[in-house]
Amino acid sequence: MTTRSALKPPVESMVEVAYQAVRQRILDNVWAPGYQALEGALALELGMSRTPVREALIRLANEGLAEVIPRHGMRVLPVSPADMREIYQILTSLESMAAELLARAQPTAAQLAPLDQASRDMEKALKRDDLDGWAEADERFHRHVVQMCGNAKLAGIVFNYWDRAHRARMVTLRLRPRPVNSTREHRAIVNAIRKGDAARAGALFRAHRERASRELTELLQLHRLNQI
Amino acid sequence: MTTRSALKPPVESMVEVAYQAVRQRILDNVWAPGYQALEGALALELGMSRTPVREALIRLANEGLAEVIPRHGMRVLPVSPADMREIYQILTSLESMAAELLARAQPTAAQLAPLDQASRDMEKALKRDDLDGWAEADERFHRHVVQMCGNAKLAGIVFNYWDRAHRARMVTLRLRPRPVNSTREHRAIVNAIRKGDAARAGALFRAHRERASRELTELLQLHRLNQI
DNA sequence: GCATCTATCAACGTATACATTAACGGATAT
DNA sequence: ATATCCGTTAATGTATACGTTGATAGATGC
Repeated sequence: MTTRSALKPPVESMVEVAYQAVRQRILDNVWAPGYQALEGALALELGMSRTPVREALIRLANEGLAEVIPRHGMRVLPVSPADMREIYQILTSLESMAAELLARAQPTAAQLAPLDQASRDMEKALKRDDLDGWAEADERFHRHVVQMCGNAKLAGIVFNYWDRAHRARMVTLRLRPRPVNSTREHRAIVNAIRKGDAARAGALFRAHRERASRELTELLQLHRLNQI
Repeated sequence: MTTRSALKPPVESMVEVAYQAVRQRILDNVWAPGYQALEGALALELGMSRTPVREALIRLANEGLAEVIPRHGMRVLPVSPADMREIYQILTSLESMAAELLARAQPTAAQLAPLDQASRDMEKALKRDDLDGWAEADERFHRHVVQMCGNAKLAGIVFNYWDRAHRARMVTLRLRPRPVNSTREHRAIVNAIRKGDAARAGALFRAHRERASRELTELLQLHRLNQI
């Protein structure tokens, strides 16, 4: 036994470093939508050659977070209200499917505990007016549902589209009224899953996401946020 | 006006050539699932250097058609019955959403004509025992629905997962009984869309895909096709 | 002053170079 | 015979080189 904790990938590849670095800057809004950077400049900034940077950018482009414009380098893709509508339609469809699958799988109480915990954490955070804590617990709830639904590919798609919508969620988090409905809806969803009522779990999740989508797009329009 | 037909991309990049070449070989089953090829060998075969080949392989890996194993080059990803189950759950969810969206959009008769045509072509092909023609018309029907639903991102996901399941569909096409139910179900779906009955269109499409999924996975198990 | 042309430049796409290191086989010890 | 060690090989990951070509500024013509 060595002192090294990670045995297999002791050093992560430069492609991975570049990918994570650029992705994080995009998600954290350090590079605003529309921001452009040349391959050479990125390589210089990251202390590597253009080769791994290019390969990382290909991944980011495939994932819809950036685009590569031949003579203008990478560009952080803005998300329009129309994009948000499309994204939330996809999430509504897939997450409600995940809830159905989870309900059908008849999970044990132990498996459902994280969902109860997340619901409690949301309530507690809301009482403290801790919006960041609320958002974290809300995301945890949704993440558990799609991770436990038994369909890893579906989960992968959902995570990708969460990333695309991440900035918009963060922006609107403090523009909207306190999310008082969400916790109640989450509890109803857990109950339906617990009872194994797949149809109800799916329908509730769908209504939950459709409401969130409606509120979000209305907020974006209200605040004239045409590019996030 | 020049004699050149395509004005913008007169020459496609070598990355694109490599991507299309490898993708086509995978979809056409020229390279069977599990087939491996080294970057250098691919580059030699395609008459280019390793650089564009690598970039094409990154795309193919992101799209789930192949994987890159560090010292063993590219490997064509097999699709297991479990994979097929996951893929069809995703398609069921997204395509039924597409049908709902299309129904809500109240398309004109002209916009729905291709769906009627595809249904007719399926019937005609079936009468001729032309399975390839039937499969083409069936795919055309499904493609029209997702293309016209107004959600390009959703359509992109669906097309990608069709690709992943393509080989299995081709294999099972001739192993299964004649697909006599599909045309009737397609007609019912078109009628629901025409009436603007989104809930019914979605439910019918969902049942349609769930039946197809069930039949496909049963066929795979029956014929012990654990890797396609 | 404004549009068009042209020359320069630099960013990219691709090829090539190179150091690293996993994989394989043979030799050795038990 | 089997397991371990070790040297060789080759495939990769990254860096670098280079030709091509879009973009820009300055010059030219009206």
